[in-house]
Amino acid sequence: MGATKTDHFTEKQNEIATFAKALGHPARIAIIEYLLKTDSCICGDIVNIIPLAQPTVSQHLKELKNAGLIKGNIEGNSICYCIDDKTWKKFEKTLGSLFIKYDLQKKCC
Amino acid sequence: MGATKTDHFTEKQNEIATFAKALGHPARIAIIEYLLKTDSCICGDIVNIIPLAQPTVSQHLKELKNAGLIKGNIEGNSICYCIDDKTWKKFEKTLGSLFIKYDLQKKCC
DNA sequence: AATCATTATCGTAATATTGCAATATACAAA
DNA sequence: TTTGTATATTGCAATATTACGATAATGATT
Repeated sequence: MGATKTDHFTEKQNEIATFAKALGHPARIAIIEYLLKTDSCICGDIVNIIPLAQPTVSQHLKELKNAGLIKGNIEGNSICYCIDDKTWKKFEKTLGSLFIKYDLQKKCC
Repeated sequence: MGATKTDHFTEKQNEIATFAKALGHPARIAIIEYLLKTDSCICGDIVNIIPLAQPTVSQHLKELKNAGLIKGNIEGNSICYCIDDKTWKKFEKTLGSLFIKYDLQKKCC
């Protein structure tokens, strides 16, 4: 097949998977890291930082945006991409709960 | 094309992306959640929990194992899969640093 | 209006992922 | 040794991802 059977899993499981999948490429990690460490968020700057062609970077930005991890605001002639506060914190919280569960568990192997 | 250009990114970026990618499927999230919430870790139990065919589950287990997130120990006739303590904590730490950076940043949009 | 700069989309090729039936392997028990 | 049980691998089809050149679309500037 090749299509994920999302129907068989909970909404939360699909949600975490969507976020994780969005971060599942080094270029997208690099974009997120850039947005975290700089005040600039102009698309053109991101394209210059990422060692891939402009259409490819645009595509990665789109995926991050679709996952809700970033949002784009028109800034004069260009576009300013930023971490989406709400989704990012939601992701942090959901993932955090996984790690907390681990700390509490007794390991069996 | 179709092949990620890992050479162009840092080792750390590739590492985070690998972990995130491994979690980028609801079935694999379900497997991790199961391992977190139960003492059992027998492969057969996992196969019964996940609503996919046994070979498919086996493949997902393999991917989690390749990413280093889980490990398998032979337990008599079957195999016990567990969270890999070392990698899991490494992942928690690396991801955590991303979220910490966010809390400190000034948002520009 | 014409031009330039910025970003998105299209089209396409290469590769990867998802899923399962069929089969193989490995080990325990009878 | 044969049979059963548990897990992995193979092979294949459908779909998704990655990447980029070419091109379109948008908005600013002249």
